[in-house]
Amino acid sequence: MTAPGEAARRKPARRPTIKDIARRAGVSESAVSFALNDRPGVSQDTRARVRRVAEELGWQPNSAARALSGERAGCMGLVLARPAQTLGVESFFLQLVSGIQEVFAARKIALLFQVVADLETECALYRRWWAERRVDGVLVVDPRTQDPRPQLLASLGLPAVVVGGHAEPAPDPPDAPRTRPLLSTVWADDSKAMARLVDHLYGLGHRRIVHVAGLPGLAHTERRIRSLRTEADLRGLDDRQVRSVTTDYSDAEGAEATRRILDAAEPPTAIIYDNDVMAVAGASVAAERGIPVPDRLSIVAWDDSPLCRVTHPRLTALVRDTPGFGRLAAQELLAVLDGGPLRTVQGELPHLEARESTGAP
Amino acid sequence: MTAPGEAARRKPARRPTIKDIARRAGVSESAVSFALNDRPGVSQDTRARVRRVAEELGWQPNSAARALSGERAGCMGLVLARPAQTLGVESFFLQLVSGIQEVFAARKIALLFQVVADLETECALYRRWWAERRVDGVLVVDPRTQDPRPQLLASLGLPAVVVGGHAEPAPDPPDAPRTRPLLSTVWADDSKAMARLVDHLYGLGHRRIVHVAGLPGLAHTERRIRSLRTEADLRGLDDRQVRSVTTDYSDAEGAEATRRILDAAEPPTAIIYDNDVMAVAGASVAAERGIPVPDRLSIVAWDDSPLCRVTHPRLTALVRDTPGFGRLAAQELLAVLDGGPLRTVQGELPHLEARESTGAP
DNA sequence: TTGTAAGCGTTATCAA
DNA sequence: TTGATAACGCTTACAA
Repeated sequence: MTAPGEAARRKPARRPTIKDIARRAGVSESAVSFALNDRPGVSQDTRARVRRVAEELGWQPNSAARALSGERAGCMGLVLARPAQTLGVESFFLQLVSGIQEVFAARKIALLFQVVADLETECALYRRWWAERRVDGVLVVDPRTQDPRPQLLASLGLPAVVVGGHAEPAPDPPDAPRTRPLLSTVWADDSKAMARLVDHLYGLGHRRIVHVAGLPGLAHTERRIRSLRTEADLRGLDDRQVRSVTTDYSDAEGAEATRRILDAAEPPTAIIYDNDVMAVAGASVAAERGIPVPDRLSIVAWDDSPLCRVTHPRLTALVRDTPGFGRLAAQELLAVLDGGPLRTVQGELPHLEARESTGAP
Repeated sequence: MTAPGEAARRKPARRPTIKDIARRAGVSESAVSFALNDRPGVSQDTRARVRRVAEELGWQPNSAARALSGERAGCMGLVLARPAQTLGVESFFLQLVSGIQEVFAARKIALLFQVVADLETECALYRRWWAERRVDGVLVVDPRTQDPRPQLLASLGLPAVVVGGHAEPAPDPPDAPRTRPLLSTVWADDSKAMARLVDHLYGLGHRRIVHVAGLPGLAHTERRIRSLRTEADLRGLDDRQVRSVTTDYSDAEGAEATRRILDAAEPPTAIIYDNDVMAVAGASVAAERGIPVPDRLSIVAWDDSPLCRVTHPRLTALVRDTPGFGRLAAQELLAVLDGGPLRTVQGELPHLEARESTGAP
């Protein structure tokens, strides 16, 4: 039974099971299970004794056994579908994860994390995780305007929360009936944020503004582009005065876009960048050409980071509480797992941190 | 279909099991298991039929059941012990993870990822994962000079590989007997890298060099500091000419250290920064003070990133293949799991990418 | 308040 | 080459 010789070559120390606890506490296995899971049907006395023994033995429930006996896997999934190249540049993602984990860790829930190349692989992975019963739920990031994931996850019955999704999905094509969202969503109000941004720039006197957006197809990219147009229309600015261009979020494309923008016949007096890295790259292009910031060009970064504070001049940025957003998403996923209703939760509105890179044109 | 309020009653689609396959293929469960796991003892014919049915049903092994019946969990662990603040600044980490996953994904192994506040929590987590049988092995990052983790993991018998560890642990205290490493290790030769760096700077004519290192206590920090001293000694430079200061890797401390360094009576003509963010911050401080780079100050970043290429001037950097390093680590962990010997594997030597931030003083 | 026993989906050990 | 059958560690009816 407890003969150590036969066990294995590497002799991994034996992990205690409830059987061990039952034997030592002199009760049955089920009593142990009840005691440890705070279920009624066991005396205070036994409960205390069982708990003490479990503590002594350093017992932890075998996650596989738990998952197998119909309980939860105690694990959530998060997939990031991005080409390896785009990885690790923005601070956004790791901060989001850190917030997510804060919530999960408190409940002893683990996070399965995987980086894949594309959306198709991501979907295949969800299918596999579902079939393997590996995760209890998933957080979907980087939602797209045409996104197959909510449909897939809903059909699998795999609990999920979309992080950064839309409050109201744009009907696409425009005359299509508005469908109810398939998954719970946490989102940030990009429209209001964009409005603040435009307010700031317009107030300073800017009339020619270019928005260097991120990847086309991402929901928030499209949302920001639409919002900018709306704000421009409100102020009577046409699409030669105010416009958006898309990029892949990289420093290279940010710089390239900036060059093209500055080469135009009537270059803008302000540029809004959809992330910190492109903003820094853009500022660098301006410096290269001897264009003074903010005197001849104002620069704003959507998303703050140390980068924005170490450049010279320091960059005005839209500051979000990213870990907080992650916490919110994690909480919402827990709510979904607890049988909560499908809903849409709004995150904190980002605020504009005016620094030295914006001023009157 | 499903009313929003009744999410709890949602009936998840049933996942196929080998029982389903057995029934449909008209064989026993064990035959199915053998067929699907490439084990002998089943005819070619049956094997093919079983496989076809499994494919049709979209069957995937239930990970919990597999893990419970003595197989592996199909999961590796990675813990990052850092205060949330330091997170997401460097590109290093996500790239490392991306490389790790490439190897694991090919074997359908998942990665459990957790961010914790400190080393103590990390150790507690290893204990829990071990007791829960949640992971088959772990990758240990950010090794320290005094590190409790190898000891702990070895005693638990939890397979592990140290990422970025030392080839030869410094005896600590100096007269202590040299102990054999407890875990397999993949490492990069920081000494040679530092030698290249000093060669480059010394060759340009620099005689006063300061090294703005990262967190004290991290193995590679101490290693780099020692290497710099060795290289300085070789060239007859004393510790007022060449020295290291430690920081927490943040842009703030990088900038602060730079200010102090430049305020010294005899400021250095070159500064080596232990990461990209501090290098950029340092360059910004120099710009702030009107110190021309590289004419009066040369700057080198240990670790390249888009950051180093978007600043003005672009920063000379030590380029590593970080995803490659991650792949190496993952492969080594797989080797350990397959019963391979304890060993120390060396990663690719980083190369110096000379850009505009270094020149003759 | 307790203990017994039947699952959960695999893998592994036997006979047939 | 097959098909019962017993683990694995836990939860949970159900019986005592």
